[in-house]
Amino acid sequence: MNVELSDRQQAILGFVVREYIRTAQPVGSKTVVERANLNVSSATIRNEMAFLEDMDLLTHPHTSAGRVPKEAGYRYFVERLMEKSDLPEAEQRLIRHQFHQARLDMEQWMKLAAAVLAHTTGAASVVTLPHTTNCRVKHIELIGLSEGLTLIVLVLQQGLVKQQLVRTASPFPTQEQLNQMANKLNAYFEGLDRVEIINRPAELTMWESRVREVIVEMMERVDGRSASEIYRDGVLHILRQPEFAEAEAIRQVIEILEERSLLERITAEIRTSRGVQVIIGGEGRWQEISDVSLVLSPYGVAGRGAGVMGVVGPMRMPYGRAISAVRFMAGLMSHLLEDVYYGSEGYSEGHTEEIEHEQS
Amino acid sequence: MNVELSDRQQAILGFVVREYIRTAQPVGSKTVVERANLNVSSATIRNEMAFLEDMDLLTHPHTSAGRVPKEAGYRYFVERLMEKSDLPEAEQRLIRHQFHQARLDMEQWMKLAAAVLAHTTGAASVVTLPHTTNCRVKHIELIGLSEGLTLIVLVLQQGLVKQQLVRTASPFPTQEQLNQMANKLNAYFEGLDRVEIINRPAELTMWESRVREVIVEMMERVDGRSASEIYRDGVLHILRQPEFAEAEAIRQVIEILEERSLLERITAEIRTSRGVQVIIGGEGRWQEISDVSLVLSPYGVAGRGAGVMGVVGPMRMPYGRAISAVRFMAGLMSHLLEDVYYGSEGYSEGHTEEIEHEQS
DNA sequence: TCTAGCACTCTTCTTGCTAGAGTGCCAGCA
DNA sequence: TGCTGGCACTCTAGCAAGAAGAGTGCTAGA
Repeated sequence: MNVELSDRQQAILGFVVREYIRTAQPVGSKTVVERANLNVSSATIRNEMAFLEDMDLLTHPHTSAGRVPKEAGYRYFVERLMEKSDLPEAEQRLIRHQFHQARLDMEQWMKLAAAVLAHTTGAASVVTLPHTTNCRVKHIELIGLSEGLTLIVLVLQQGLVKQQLVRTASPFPTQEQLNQMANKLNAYFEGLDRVEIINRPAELTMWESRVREVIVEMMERVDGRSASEIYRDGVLHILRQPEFAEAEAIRQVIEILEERSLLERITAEIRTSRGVQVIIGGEGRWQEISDVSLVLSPYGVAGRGAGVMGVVGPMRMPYGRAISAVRFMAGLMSHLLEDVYYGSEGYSEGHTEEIEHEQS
Repeated sequence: MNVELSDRQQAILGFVVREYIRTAQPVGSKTVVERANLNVSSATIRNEMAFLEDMDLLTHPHTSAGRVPKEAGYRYFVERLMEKSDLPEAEQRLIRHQFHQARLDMEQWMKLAAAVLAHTTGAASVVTLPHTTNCRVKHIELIGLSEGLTLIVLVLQQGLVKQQLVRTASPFPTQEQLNQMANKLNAYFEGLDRVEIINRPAELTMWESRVREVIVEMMERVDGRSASEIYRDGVLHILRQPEFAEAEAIRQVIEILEERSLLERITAEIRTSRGVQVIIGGEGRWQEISDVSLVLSPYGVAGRGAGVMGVVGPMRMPYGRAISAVRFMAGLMSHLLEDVYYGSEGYSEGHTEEIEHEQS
């Protein structure tokens, strides 16, 4: 990437990438002469192209085919040649409007975000639930469903609600007794995180400490989950692309979208980064996805809860549009979360700086 | 299906279907003579096959190819020729064990059910959440998250928990006040269903009736949702089948699995039926899925909450195994739900007969 | 440094051919 | 009447060869 290209070489590379993204056909020197206004002959173009090929930016599928960008070519394009625009104002307004129409509901937002990304980029999208690292108890409720079966409802700060059924031992408690237990547990544990609950000395009956145990397990699941829920959309879009005429290529994409482990390894890395990240054809690090590109961004509130969202498509992807869409959506989502879930709560310790969404 | 076939014709049809399911290759008369022990010549087989073709049970892709079953052929096979066995005892034990190891948690069970179905049949699986038609309030909780933002936690009978954030108007209520409101609402509405809540006369402040409104909306969503959550698994299995070498064929399957509307139309029909249903190549009713088969079954407790589960695969599907797996899983799941979610609660009205899982 | 032009390479499409698989049908036999 | 052996026929798959077209690389010359 430290190569210096002449202006003309950059123009040619840019043209080839754009044209190939548009048509999915290898681009020949003749096309370049005709459609890029460079006022040189095709022979010159050919020389330049040969040079770009030496630089590993382009390649050609066979001797008499036009040029096709390689990974490094896409990368050069994305980093140096592409115009970095924002999503058009009109589209931004439309999307904001959709979110304001929606309920105040995380799940709803996730689905909407996935749908919007898929729709505006024409590719498949993934959105992971924000990941909180250190959840705290807000409220505990015990509800007897039937003899022998009790429902624990655990409300966490940030409004996350978790539930868990447990069996009750033989002298079945009445709802009255359950309420008293809940009060006791709330008095002990409200505002504490998982470790603090474990260490907090408390006089508990056997059954109460069993409930405490379950609550700690529930909190462990919340804290530890890498990306418990993954929202997807637009898988069908991607299958319409010509590069996915082969079953094998489709398998790769479906694998990314379905295999949690792969997606988790990737998002784990993205979550801690800042700004929109573009992964082109695996970039050597992820061999499983050699033919697809990802445009991903963390979102959420730093130190409080961060998720990842982005789009998955062929290497031949409209990067400009994808990047601006992902950047905008991640920013919007961060704002919404800041306002609704993390906003103005009495956390005075800890900064609540939003995750950054500017391109560096 | 009212055609009468001779024993020999049945034997040939059965052999062709089984062989084609096994190998994915058209079956020629020679193969039949060699491998089915019928003691007749290939010419006889050919005559019989020509007859079966007239009956629309078989076809051949081109003049000099072997025979391949048609939809009606598969159907005849499934209904009259296939041995109807149960899942082997050992496998049943293993699966039961997995469920007993799991948490008492609907979501967990759904995922497990999808995984088990996908694994035992080698095809893709779908499981929809049980659908309750007439949910009733068990408990209402109001939790202030911050000034201006309140979380409504609604526990329904059967232990379903729903949450919804609402904005609070300017004189912000304290948690104390919220608790009082919740008590009041519980006193009014506990045990009532949606319609009863609307009709119940109650003296409410403006804000309280706003909460009532939201609760009714939440209950509407629970009641009205056709199949809010759909759990899937094993999509990658299905892509390994030779019939899905073509992108177009893959699109069909992905479409079934991703397009809610199609799946909902199908499950709506299945939910009200009884026993395992086999849909072969769309059966004329669902043209979108002309090349795939579904083996589906309702599960749950009749009149209380019913869902649909099953597998999706190519027409060339191991029906015997799929049917027994789906039947077993639906039965198991119904039992679990009966025990845990609907069991021994004080419903004395209304029968709680389990949905039937025997093949008729 | 650029360009014109030519030889060369490789794909794609078409055609023709052959081997192989499997059918349909008919005449003859039990 | 039902079964069988045999033969002609049809269609596919695979290979080879040839023609057209696209695009390249290279070199000589401006």
